[in-house]
Amino acid sequence: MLNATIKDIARKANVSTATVSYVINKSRYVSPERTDRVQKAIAELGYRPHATARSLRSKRSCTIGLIVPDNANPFFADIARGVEDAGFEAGYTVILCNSNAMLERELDYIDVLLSKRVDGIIFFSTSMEIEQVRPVVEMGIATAIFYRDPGNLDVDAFRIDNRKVGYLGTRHLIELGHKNIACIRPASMGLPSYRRVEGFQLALDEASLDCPLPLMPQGNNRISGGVRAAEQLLDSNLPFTAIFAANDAMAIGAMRTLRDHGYQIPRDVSIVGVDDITLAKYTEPPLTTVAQPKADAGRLAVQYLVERMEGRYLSGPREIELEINLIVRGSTTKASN
Amino acid sequence: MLNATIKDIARKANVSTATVSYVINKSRYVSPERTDRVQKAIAELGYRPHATARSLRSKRSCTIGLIVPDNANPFFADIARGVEDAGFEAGYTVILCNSNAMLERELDYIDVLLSKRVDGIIFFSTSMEIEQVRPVVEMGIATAIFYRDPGNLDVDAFRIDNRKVGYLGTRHLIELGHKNIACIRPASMGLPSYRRVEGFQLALDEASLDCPLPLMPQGNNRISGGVRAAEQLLDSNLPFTAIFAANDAMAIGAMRTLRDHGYQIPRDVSIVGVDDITLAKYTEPPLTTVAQPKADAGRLAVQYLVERMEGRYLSGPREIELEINLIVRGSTTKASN
DNA sequence: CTGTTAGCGCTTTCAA
DNA sequence: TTGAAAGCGCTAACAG
Repeated sequence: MLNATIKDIARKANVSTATVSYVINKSRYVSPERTDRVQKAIAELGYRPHATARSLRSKRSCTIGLIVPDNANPFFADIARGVEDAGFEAGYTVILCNSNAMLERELDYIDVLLSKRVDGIIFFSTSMEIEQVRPVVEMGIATAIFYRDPGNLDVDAFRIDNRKVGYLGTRHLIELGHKNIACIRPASMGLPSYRRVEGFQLALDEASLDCPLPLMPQGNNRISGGVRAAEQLLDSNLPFTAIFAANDAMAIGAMRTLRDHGYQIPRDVSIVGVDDITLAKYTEPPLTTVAQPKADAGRLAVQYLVERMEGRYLSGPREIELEINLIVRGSTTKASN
Repeated sequence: MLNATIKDIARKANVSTATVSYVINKSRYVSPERTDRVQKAIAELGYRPHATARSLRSKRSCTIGLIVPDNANPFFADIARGVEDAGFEAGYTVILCNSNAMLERELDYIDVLLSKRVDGIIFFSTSMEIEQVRPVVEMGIATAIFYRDPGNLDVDAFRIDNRKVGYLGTRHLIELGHKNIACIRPASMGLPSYRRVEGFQLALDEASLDCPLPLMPQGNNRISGGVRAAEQLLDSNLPFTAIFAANDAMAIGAMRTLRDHGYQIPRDVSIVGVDDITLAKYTEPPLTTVAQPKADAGRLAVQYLVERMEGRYLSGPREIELEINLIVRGSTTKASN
């Protein structure tokens, strides 16, 4: 009998529905004999608790929503994996939401998630104002936000120190003896990742180096942007022996372009990226990069969320800084001069 | 007032809860004035229908489950994206389930999905027996299965012609004049993808060519497997000028190994993979491969599922063959002899 | 130690 | 054209 209900079990085991519920949830003592009868009935009828009914009653859906710009992007695919993994272990199911980096779709999804009464939401949001998540928090839904200033909201905010990212990557190049270091900047000054450029500047300043503006093209954050940025670098006719790119995708695009123009990496130009996307390991040469946690970040977010959802953490915003670290691979080497 | 219910709306608009429901769902005529009052109340109270309660009543959760081995694998990440996209458009939310290619976790997830009363499930299953999905189908849940013999189950089965895959890739090499073609075989003869080897053989036979067993190593389906397989090929000391690898990951591993041993691709050895994973475009040289649809396959599966879930398709198994096509990139070239 | 029962928020039948 | 009310399957307060 598929779709048996608690009533069917109760009848078959000759107990009340309450007893069945208590046996299932171990939420109060039930005598061994009765427990046994109930369990037998459950097995015989192939009974499976109705999660929807349970949610309605208990006001807990054991579901969390994950909003990312695009799960097909390996960076977010890794994160989603971490979220799902930790969620599964903690008994939560995850609803995958791709916002496509479009505000409207993000808001639509928030609506859906609120309707479905998810217990928590993890935001990797690009276009949303922080104020737009206020209703979510006020509905009592546990919330984690990545790479954003949480304002005064009671959420868990996971961030990386983007200045440090820029600083680490650039200092690596400086330590290798590079003096003329170019920088491929992020798509927009409004992005949190733009602070990587500040770190770049800081490292240069410390070493009394300078980077002329033509050696600081902006890219669209994707491979094609790196291609175009590298072309601009070459067009500038200014000397450079190294590039710090604000992310791996642009670093890879730049690498291709330089090679197409007869430059050898890293002999002629060293390149550093940021993110450690999957691709980075497999380019030729493999890309030196400033890594940030992905699957682990997802896992961590779930842990924090679970604490909130299960009442083990009551209130107050938390800020968590994610660890970054430089991974030296083949795309960087000593300056030849 | 967050968390307003239909009752609150009814009171505020001075109508019955039934009327509110009818207005929300447009499921029967309601006079303009009343409709208006209800809509105003909804707006003022910030009412949001309670999806859980609705599901309990209507027996439709507007949720589908997606089971893949690993969403961090770009192949499945693309598929998940397609599923989510089509799902969103059709008004369904998707629960992401990674099975890790482990039977136990797959079965656990099926249990969870059944408990949550999803309307449909899409399986990209590796370890499950087809019989294990029978309960799912019998519970009346719309089901799509990829790359598997559906047996006599009433499901939609999406498949690719793996023999053709092997045949196309290999014939491409033969047409380029290669005579000594090696083959990196899949991890196990039990996998559907093993039929690619049959296609490989078929193409060779047609051209009266032959491939000695030492030139047919098996790999673990991942990059590391390709590395080891290529080492075996070199160890065999048999001549070969081309390789057909049963998937891109192994092709890429082989490419790296050969290059590390001083071979140039494609000058010395041409290589063909299968899948067209994201990486394939960005290797050096870019990989020639037999592509199969990913995001589109995901979208298609949802379309079929939606037909079933919404009663527009009543019953009977359907088999859908996915299109494959050869993408020629830089890793293959004419045989030099 | 166990059972009865109200009610979670909604849809839909039945009656008017 | 509208409303009353039953009931989806479950939990938990209350009563015994």
